[in-house]
Order: sequence, then structure tokens, then C-alpha cells
Amino acid sequence: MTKAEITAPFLKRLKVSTEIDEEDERAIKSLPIVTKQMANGEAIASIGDRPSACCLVIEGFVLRSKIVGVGQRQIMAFHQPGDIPDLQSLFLHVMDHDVSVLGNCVLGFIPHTPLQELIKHRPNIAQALWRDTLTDAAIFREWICNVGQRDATSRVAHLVLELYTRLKAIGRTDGLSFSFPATQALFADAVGTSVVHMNRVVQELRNQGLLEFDRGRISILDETKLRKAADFDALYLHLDPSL
Amino acid sequence: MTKAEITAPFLKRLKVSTEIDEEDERAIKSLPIVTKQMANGEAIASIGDRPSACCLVIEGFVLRSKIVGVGQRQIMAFHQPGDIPDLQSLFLHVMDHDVSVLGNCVLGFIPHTPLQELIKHRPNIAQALWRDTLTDAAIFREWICNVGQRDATSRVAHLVLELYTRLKAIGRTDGLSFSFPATQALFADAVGTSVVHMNRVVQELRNQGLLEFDRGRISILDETKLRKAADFDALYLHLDPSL
DNA sequence: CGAGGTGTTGACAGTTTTCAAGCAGAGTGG
DNA sequence: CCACTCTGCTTGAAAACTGTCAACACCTCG
Repeated sequence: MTKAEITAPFLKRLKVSTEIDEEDERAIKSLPIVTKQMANGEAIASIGDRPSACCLVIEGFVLRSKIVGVGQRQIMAFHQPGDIPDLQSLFLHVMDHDVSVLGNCVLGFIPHTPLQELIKHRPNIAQALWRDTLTDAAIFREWICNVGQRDATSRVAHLVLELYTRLKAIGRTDGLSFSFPATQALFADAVGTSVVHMNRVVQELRNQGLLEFDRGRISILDETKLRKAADFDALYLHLDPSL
Repeated sequence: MTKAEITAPFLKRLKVSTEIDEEDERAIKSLPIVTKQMANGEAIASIGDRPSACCLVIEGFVLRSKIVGVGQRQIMAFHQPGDIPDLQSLFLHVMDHDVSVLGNCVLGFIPHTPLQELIKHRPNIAQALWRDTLTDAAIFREWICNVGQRDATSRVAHLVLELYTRLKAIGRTDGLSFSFPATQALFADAVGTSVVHMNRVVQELRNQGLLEFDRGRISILDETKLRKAADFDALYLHLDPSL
């Protein structure tokens, strides 16, 4: 993979929100990035770690999770190509949660030191990255609402629409469907329900003709009804309004 | 109020995480801050707004919330003196949630422009503020876990310990108790339960001798048991380890 | 073929919400 | 001082939602 290919989704993302000039772009392309293939479930960083590099998602998905109480897992975020899921480790040195791989994934590891240099000397990039961590936070807030106020059916509908909307913004959807290698158990961990209940919710959404889960592919069948069931408003994603 | 008094909790907070030199301190003290007294429930910023200033909490508490579905409210964060609850509006120009006052409160409003200048020319301060937004995000993540995985009793216990720990870090606790002007309905909105159930949980915690709610004052009666009930680990708060 | 992961189902138990009502205290105005 | 209102807290009973347990079908892979 060339540097251009590696940094492409990342650059595209940054440019949505911020003026990135040629020198910024050169600086990003000259970062020392080590790419690595990783398989489903592999750990990138674990709670208590003190990482010395950040990981850029190039292909595939990454998730952030935490074990709560007696072994239950809560997933707190899904990350897609162009994201840096553990950028926070630059400033919060101890990991307070786990970061791991979903499906097969290509990651680029960027050591903290050159990244810190980049932030110091390229204010545009610093600002874009800061903004990125703020939209992450906005998504966390929406998840609090999701888990706190909506019933299980709405939660799943909402999560699907979020994934769809974010993936569409980076051109990784195929009409109204997209590839997402998650089992029902994983979805259950993300919306805070049991696997059994998750299964019933999936069936209900299927029977009502709203969406279809099929071996790593999610298809939206009736977007209008799904939006209504989900109580979904994309404002919190802070995407480029032109999309 | 003098500038020194206004900025004191804020400066104290920044210094915990970052080297702030004298010039940084001078720059902060010369910010044009307009203070304002506000009363319980007053709105600071609402969803859809495009604020042109950020608000610094000087005395009292501020909360962030969102209306979900048919009028239910989810509280997503509580902020204490030294916090800037809407710092994100510097980079995410449209508010995706509401910010309002809890109890009586003194706020300092700082226009975006001088704040942006400060960030541009004082990298230490920029870094400290960025770090602050990252700890906010860490708290959001923990709230997702709280609402997603714990039962109502643990959730309340967890929230109380979080408030206690954060307030202790800024010296606003009184032994094992602290002042926090929240009704049970407010707590219900924060942990995602109904008011009725919240009341039952409060009584249970009282009966078990874990804590006491009394007109705006919360007292921890048995810290060890409460910690256990809450499944609480302060790691995610990223506080100065010397505290 | 057997093992393990994933999806599915039924019955039952537990938690939480909803509805409806009553109580206590603070503040208001007559 | 006494209604009166308002808000916050409390209680009981029924209904809704969700979790747990146990079992089985299906599929892939070694």
C-alpha cells in the first residue's frame, strides 16, 4: 500500500471540516505509518495500557468497549476507515477502555511523537483532529440517549441508521445496504440488551419490513419507517451539510 | 468579582494536567469574561443554536441534556466550577443538545474570538482544553456503560460516586457529603429511569445505609459498600493521581 | 464426523414503567 | 392566620419490557 492509499480516507475526512493546505497534506503523507492486517476480535489496546502510538483505521471496523460488572461487555463506539479511535491516548495516557478489531481490518499505526509534532506545527490539522474527537463525543452523547430513553427496537433502528449515515458519508454504502461484520451478540453489547432479546428485536424489524440482517450485511428496506421508529436526526453527527 | 476569582477554578483545573507558565496565566486572566448570575433551569444554549461565546462555570452546576422521542429528557452531563460545558461550540458550530443551569449559578461568558486566539497562540492552553474535552468524552463513555449495563440501583450509586469524586478533586466536598441541588426527577433523567422507580432506588440505598439524599445535599454513609454496589473505578475520570 | 459459533424458540422470572392517588412542605394571597 | 397552589416525594397495583435458562437447528471449519 502506498502512503497515498493509506492516508486517503483520513485526508478525505479532515478536509470535510477544515482547510487543509498542500503543506498540511504533505506533512500527513510523510508521517511514519506502519500498516498491519488484523483479524476479528484482536486487541489493539486494552484498559490500563499506555500506548505509544495511535491507530488509523484504513479498511474495516474497530470498536471500543469496556467490561462492566461481572463480565458484561458494553460497546461504546464503532469506528470506520479514516477514524483514529485512540487519538485520546495522546493526552490521556492510560487507556480507560478496550479497543479491538471487528472483522478483518487494515490499520496504520502512527507513533505519538511525530503525531505530537504534527499537532504542534500544523494548527489546521490539530484543529481538525480536535474537531474529530468532539464529534466522537457527540456520538457518545447520542448513545447515552439511545440506551437511556429508547426501547430496544428503537435503539437498534437508531444504531443502524447511524452506521448507515456515517458510512454513506465516506462512500461505503451500496444503495440502502452496507457491509458490517457484526453478529447479533455484538449488536446486543452495543445497545445494552441480552442476545435473546436482540434476536427478537431483529425479527420484529424484519417482519415489519424495516430492515434485514444477513451475514455481515445490513439492508434498510423502508428508510422512512425506520427513521420514525428510530427517532433519528443526523444533526449530532456534524457531517458536511453538502452530503 | 475580580478576574483572579473568576478564573481561579479554571486555572486550577488546567494546571492539574498541563504545564501552564506565567504568560499562559496572564493570557487567561486578560480574557474578556462577562459574568452572569443565573437561576435554576435557565437555558444557556439550546439545540440548533450557534453560540458565539463559551460559558465557564464559576459557581454552581450546569447540565447538558437532550429531549428524546416524545418529550422524555436525557441528561448527559453535569458540570462543576472550572468546566466549560460548551467548549465544543468553538469547532462544532451548531448545538446538538441543550445546556442549562442547575440551582443558582455564576457563569462567565467568553466570546469565541479571543478564545480562538488563545488557542492559536498558547499551545499549552490549547492542549489542556483539548484534554478537558477528552475527559468529558471519557465520562460520556462511562455513562453509556452505566445506562447500558447496570441496574437502576448501581446506576444511581455510580453517579453519586462520580459527582463526589469530581467535586472532591476541586475541594467542594465536606467530608463524605456534598451539596448538589438536584431533585429525584433530575436524577431519574440522568440515569434513564422513571421518577417513581428512582424514588424506590433512593429509598433502598437509604435503607441499606449507603447514602442519604436530603434537600440538595448528598451524603455517603458507607463508602466501601457504595463503591461495591456501584462497580466504581475512578480511572475514567483521569484525575491527577496525587489526589 | 465433531466442535464451536450463531441464530432461534419457549417458558418463566425479574426489573422497570405506567397510572393513579395521597402526603408533606414552601410560598402566596386573602 | 388560613386556605390554596405548587412542587417534590411516596405508595400500591397492574402492565409492559427485558433477562435468564434451557434447548435445538443450522452452518462452517478443521
